[in-house]
Amino acid sequence: MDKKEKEFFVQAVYDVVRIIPYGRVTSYGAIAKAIGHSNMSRMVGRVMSDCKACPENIPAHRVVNSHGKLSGKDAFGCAAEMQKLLETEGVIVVGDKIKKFEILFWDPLQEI
DNA sequence: GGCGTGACTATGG
DNA sequence: ACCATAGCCACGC
Repeated sequence: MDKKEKEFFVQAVYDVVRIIPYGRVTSYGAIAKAIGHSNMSRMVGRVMSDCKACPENIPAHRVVNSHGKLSGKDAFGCAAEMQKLLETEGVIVVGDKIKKFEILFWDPLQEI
């Protein structure tokens, strides 16, 4: 069991999420791919839910699935919290989905 | 080690 | 646009 590998993965996820620009969003799969694990999209989601203590420096609300849907909003304590945070940043959300997702999408690979 | 579950993704009807 | 399938991997029982 390589705990270090697991920790490295987790830290890599945090590092990427932390550099997501204000008012922009990305997907679990994009993050997974950016850190060299294109098939670990589910793990990225797991990492986010595990970070319950979600420090403010980790804007997990800017991470949605490939369809621009807020699949993890229920993990923010209050279901409306995630959407609220996004709208505060100017991101329009309707029916749990982000409007202009293709425009607001931010690809980590472009920064790395 | 099997089995179900999940903040996932891609594809096809 | 919605639902079903299949592939994916880690975690808990």
